Amino acid sequence: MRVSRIQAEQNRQTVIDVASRLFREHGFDGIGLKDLMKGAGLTQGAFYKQFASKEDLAAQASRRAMESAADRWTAATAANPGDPLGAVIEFYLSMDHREERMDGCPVAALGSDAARQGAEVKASFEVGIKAYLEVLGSMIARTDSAEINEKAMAVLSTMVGAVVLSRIVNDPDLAQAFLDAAAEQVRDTVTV
Amino acid sequence: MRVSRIQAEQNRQTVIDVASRLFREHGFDGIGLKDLMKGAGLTQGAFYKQFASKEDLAAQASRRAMESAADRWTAATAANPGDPLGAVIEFYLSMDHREERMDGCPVAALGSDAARQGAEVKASFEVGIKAYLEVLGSMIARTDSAEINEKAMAVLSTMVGAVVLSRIVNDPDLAQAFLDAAAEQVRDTVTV
DNA sequence: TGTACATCAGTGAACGCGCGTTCACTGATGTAC
DNA sequence: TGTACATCAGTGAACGCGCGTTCACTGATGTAC
Repeated sequence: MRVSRIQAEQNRQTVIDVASRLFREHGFDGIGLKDLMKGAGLTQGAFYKQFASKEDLAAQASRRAMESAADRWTAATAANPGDPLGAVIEFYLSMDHREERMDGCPVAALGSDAARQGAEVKASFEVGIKAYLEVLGSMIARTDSAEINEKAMAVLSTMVGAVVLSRIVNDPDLAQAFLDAAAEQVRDTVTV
Repeated sequence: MRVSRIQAEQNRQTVIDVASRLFREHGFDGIGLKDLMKGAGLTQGAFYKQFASKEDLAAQASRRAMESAADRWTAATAANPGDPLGAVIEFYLSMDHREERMDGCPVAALGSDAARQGAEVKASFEVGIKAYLEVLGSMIARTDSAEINEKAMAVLSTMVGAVVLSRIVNDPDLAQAFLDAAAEQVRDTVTV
């Protein structure tokens, strides 16, 4: 049956939100449209009234996921102006983050998958990555802006890589060690 | 028809080799048994004479991929004893590596996917990661061994993250910048 | 060494299943008068 | 404001397809004598 335009738009947003979480949990190929729609309280038939294809949803869900992840960084730094980097490290390089793919960083959760997707999905990630870099850049001790950008990129690489590595290994001590080593390195890079 | 034991074992090895490349290219979910077997010159029916399941092959192919990747590190450092780190950086943090998923580092190519796999696949990665860390540890300026381990983990995190990030973004300049920033950071960490 | 037979790697078809996508239909919403 | 009708978001079944896995069969290999 038909539904109000407002309700339809709400449903669309819910699908994107659900997909942004379930893609992170299961990968783009690991979850089907039926389950994505069920997660939004709809049936799969409605999908193509709102999205052109699964890849279209993947691009929009990736954008949404990166937005909420970048917002989390901004919120953490705003709530902790004395030590913004410490606030980011505390949640990003934590075992909690390692174990919560669904609500964590999309780059860590879907990085290898995203590299195999089309240009639109990659563009969604690219926007979010630039947002990350801006937050990081604002924390880095003042030098010339080229060096700030370079340091921000190195720091982001270290953080992403550490979470990916910590999630791959079975040994929880090794997983923790990757996060700790990255935190140490990131602090050095930003403060020096 | 039956085939000699030697031939059968060769075929098994070929399947593992092919899978180690095709999984890196397409992801564990992105390639089917039919195509994997075809790549080894066999039909899919033969698969279950050699492997218990697709996940069993995934674990063995991951081990093989990590072995050949770690061998590449060892070979590069052996061939360049004056600057072993430079040799590793030269191929790992290069645009060539960014563009060659199939023969490149399995952690960068499959990291996010591996985090969703079972303990056996993760164990395969874990062995290879420890091999990476040993190569890196041997390059790091002498301090106490705890610090060497920590630095090796930070360096590996930075290198993996940089390749993942450089593969996600569409902008080739940004991709190159991630690799360059990581190379700079890695050199600083190892030499200081 | 030669012969008879058991073994089993590989073939190719089939299994049930879930995938992404399409479609006829429903009925409340939105619009025109 | 009330009525008649067009619109279209959502339903649920169907489409063709490829997936991982199973299986009866083949025929060269390996083994026993």
